[in-house]
Amino acid sequence: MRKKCCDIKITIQQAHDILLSHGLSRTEIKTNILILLAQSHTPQSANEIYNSIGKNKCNSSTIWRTLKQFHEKGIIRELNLGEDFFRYEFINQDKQDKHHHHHIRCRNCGDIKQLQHCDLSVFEKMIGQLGFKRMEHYLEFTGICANCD
Amino acid sequence: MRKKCCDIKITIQQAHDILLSHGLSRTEIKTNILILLAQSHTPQSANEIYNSIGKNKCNSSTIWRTLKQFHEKGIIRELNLGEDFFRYEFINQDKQDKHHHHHIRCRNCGDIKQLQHCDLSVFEKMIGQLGFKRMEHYLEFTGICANCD
DNA sequence: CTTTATGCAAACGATTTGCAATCCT
DNA sequence: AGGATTGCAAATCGTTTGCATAAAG
Repeated sequence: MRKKCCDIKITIQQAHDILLSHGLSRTEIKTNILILLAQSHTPQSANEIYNSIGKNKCNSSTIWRTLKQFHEKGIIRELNLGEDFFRYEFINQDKQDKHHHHHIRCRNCGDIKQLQHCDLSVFEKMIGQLGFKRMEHYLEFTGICANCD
Repeated sequence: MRKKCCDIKITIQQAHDILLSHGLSRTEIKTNILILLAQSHTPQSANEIYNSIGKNKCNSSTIWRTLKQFHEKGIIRELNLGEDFFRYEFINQDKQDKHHHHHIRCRNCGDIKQLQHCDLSVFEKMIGQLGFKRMEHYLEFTGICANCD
């Protein structure tokens, strides 16, 4: 069985609460994107979201503007999984920082699995010694999954 | 003093040798790109290379095609440093695999430093257990460097 | 001479932007 | 009402591709 990435069921009401608490307007599109991201088991690209919402129901620039806003507010995470586009992932508000993790993507079929563990203390110590602050890191793996091998 | 990333001086002759040993033709453009990458202290983007070579001396599609070839041959590494474009880095032929490393980029000024150490054994064990093979990883850091803080 | 490389122009896909119309508060 | 949001069309930018010409082996 596939490991879920987020898979958090949130109600419209909860989505509205999240939007409100971040000072964002509670529009249908924002609500839909938020619910979609929350219950996705894989980080979604702007285009995937666009298709899921329905190209007739929303414009792609709106998707993008919304994602940028969510990202700025810290509602979602912007991921660079070594593809030539970004993916976005809902950040579970409850266990916020504790849910930090990475991904492994199959270079063949594109399947993405989530890794539960992240210990980069060695790196962060090194980088701290270089004088850097407010660090962020991108650590993503690709490989060939069992199905493709 | 800034930590150098590659900073390897190679002669035209050495560049030619590298090209030959990889079955590539010894053209002026390939030679120039190779020397440039070898002596760059920072991974270079296609556009930076284009500017360095001189827009009048080479076409950007040639730069791209050359970079793709070098990458396929394993002469250079393609890096995704969390920017919206790729950077390329010369792989020192002598100590090939031993020179594996990562980078930290300042989100403010863009300065890039190299990290000397990479211990991702924990991750790789985990991923192996998920059934993945032939793994590659992208681990890059961003932060605010001492100058920008 | 046959293959590969290059320049040029045009295509592409992801992402961004300006503007006018429309929805929230 | 007044600022935020959306749709639409067009712009940008990184990257790729087709085709005709020039250079390499």
